[in-house]
Amino acid sequence: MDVKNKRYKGQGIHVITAIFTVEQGITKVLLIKRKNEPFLGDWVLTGGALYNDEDLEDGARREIFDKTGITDIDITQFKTFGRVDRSPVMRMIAVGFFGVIDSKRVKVLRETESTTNADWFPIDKIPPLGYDHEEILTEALKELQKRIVNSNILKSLFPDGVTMPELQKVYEAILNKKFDRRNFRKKMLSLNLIEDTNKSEQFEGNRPAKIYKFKKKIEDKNIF
Amino acid sequence: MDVKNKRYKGQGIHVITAIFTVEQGITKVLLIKRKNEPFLGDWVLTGGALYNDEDLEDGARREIFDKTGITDIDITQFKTFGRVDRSPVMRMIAVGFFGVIDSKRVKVLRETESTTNADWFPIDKIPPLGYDHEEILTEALKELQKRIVNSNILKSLFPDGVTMPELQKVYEAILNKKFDRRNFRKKMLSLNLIEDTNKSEQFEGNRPAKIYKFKKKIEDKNIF
DNA sequence: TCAAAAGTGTTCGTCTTACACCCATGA
DNA sequence: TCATGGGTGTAAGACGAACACTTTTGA
Repeated sequence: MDVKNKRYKGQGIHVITAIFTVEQGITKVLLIKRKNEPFLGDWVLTGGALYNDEDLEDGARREIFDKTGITDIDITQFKTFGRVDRSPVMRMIAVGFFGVIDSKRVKVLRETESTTNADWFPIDKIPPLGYDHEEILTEALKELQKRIVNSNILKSLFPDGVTMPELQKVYEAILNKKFDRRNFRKKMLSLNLIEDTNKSEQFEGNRPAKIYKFKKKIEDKNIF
Repeated sequence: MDVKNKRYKGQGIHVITAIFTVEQGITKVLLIKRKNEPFLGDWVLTGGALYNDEDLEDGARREIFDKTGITDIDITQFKTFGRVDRSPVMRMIAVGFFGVIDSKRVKVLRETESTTNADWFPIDKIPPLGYDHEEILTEALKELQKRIVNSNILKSLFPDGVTMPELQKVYEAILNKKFDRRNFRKKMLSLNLIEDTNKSEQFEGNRPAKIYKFKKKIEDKNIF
């Protein structure tokens, strides 16, 4: 390969992450208001240019930290976007990730900024986004919905464990569907993603719910 | 973004495709012998550098055509690889694709070359590969196995239609598993990927098998 | 002791799995 | 008419969907 060939000179790589959360049964995504050209003032997903000395996932994590203060989040690479005109500055392709996190963990950072430059948006009330981030977001949500069933993607949402009713609400929010309490529990347990702790949590005036924890490792299932 | 910042200057993009075929019950992958540095003389997957004026999939297709003469092949993007040191020349990331094709369609090109520079290798007899192509190949095969069930990826293998027994042999080769004839047929028909033509094909001394065709469009299925 | 929400078990129907028989062809 | 392999049906088991009752807590 000839490094100086004009045909592939001046290319760059974005690492973009759609960070989701669920608050009171509403699925939301974290958006950042751009402070530079291009797309100054527009809302975009978390992300930026990949450095030469970092792997893709590390770059995505660094961008997340730089722009939101979030340090530990599980992210999943799902697709790479490369429309020729997706960036007006130069030829950029974007490696897309998504992750889910407890929204309480990012509030701190937002309050230290003088003006709001990051906020959670319900997925059905997304403003126009810069670059091709609307496309990335749409596909990220689809992938989240596909993969949520057979993985522990939601682990970051519940670092201290979760009860079945809580978990069900999150699944219902993300998949936009209602489930039967008893069957949901059975399905969850059969998927082998979570395990019983012997603790339980109290709500007001109700029977306490058992707390479960996401397992570290999960094995893939075969369809055939 | 500052275009001249050293941190992200001099990046490039590979588009790499693992092209699979099945011959006599053996899953094989197409490898190319490199004629330039780096990795001169090593076997690698089909691919190369993305041009600035083409989309990712178009670039992958162009590389396939340039190096094998194959014009129409369905390819699927599955993962992007970005280890910092994956290319010794400069910082390159590789967008990975895979596809399946009838091996008869590439023989022509191989014979026009003065020396063999492309060949099919059984997936359990792969030589050492240049770059990180061993990793890409491993993951491509995994993805092929995952997605083969619910998609018409195999369409390119059978442009003129396929019989159930043929199709079963291909599934068994790729998934490395045996299936019951009758249940395989039922499963295939229920997946709605193929449709009956009213033709049938003859073998030697046997009852002729019905010919089926892959449908154009397929709809995703929900697990929940 | 009552309301509210959590936990558990059982039945029904559907889809997958295992398996036996019949059919079309060339020799 | 026989061997070979392709096509079809059916019964048993596994899995998911629908549903009723008991338990724990705070008021």
